[in-house]
Amino acid sequence: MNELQATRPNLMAVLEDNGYRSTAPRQAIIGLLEGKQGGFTVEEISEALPAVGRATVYRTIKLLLGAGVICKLALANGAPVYSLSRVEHHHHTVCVKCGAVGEFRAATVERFLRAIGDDIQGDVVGHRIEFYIDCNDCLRSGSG
Amino acid sequence: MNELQATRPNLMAVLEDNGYRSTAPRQAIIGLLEGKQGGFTVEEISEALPAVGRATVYRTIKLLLGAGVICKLALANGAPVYSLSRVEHHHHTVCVKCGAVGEFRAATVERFLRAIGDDIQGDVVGHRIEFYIDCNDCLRSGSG
DNA sequence: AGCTATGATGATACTCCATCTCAATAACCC
DNA sequence: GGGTTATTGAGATGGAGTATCATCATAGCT
Repeated sequence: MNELQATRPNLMAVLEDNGYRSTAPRQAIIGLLEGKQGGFTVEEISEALPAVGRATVYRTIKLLLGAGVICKLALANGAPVYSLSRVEHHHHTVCVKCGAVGEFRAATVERFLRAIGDDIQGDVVGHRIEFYIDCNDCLRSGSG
Repeated sequence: MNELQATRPNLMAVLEDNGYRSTAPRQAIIGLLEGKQGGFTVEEISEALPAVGRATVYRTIKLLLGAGVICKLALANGAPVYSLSRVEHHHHTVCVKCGAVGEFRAATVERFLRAIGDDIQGDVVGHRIEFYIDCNDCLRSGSG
């Protein structure tokens, strides 16, 4: 069901390409992230890696954000979540129940963005599009 | 319940309709907001009304958010901004330079939303769409 | 391999936004 | 006016993220 299977870059290599050193804490964090499917939180990583300081977790995430290989988004309640980027330009779905983050890419989005430009006063330099959903897993299990 | 009104609703009346009391702090806050054109921040309100506690500003904004008469959004850097809702269902533009918030409504958006539903695994229950722009004012003045 | 300059780390303090606590106060209804 | 209950403000608290800084590890050089 995942058409977005792709080219997941080696994250450590990405950092090295940007001139950052390959250190044990960074490798530990990246190793964790590469095993993740959906979104993840700083809390989650920090608990899984008690030996790594919180500051370092934030710092590493910031580097990955800067490199464009992860995205920061928000749950419906505003809580921050991060997600690995699998494809270049994409958008996210966030389950309002379980917080699972999905990634999708639709040609429709691009067409839409071009069309909408005319309705806006000024130069569009960026956008944010997120969909809040009840994911299939929650729909199936939580039959309430 | 909510009749779609062409004119901007009386915000205090909205709160009273929801069972909240008409108090001096709320009137002061609302009076300020009703004079605003673009977006506003809590900081801004709180500074303009030193006699009103910050907690009350946040509380009142939360009530207005709940009543759907204002929206919360974010500048490009993530800083929170609020904006009065003028039309029922709309989206926002936020200038990345001056932070001005605009509101727009395009039929294209609705068509897009219907079309995109098919690309998403699950039931879409909400969305967030924001455009970051260089607004015309900034383009004109800051051209140098 | 050994050195070294520099980048990276972790503990902690701190900032920022926002919410909670709670005693005091004000609004609404009778 | 009186009583009930919502509301308020001050400050404590919480969560996310950053800054500081002494210590330590890395990558590159020899």
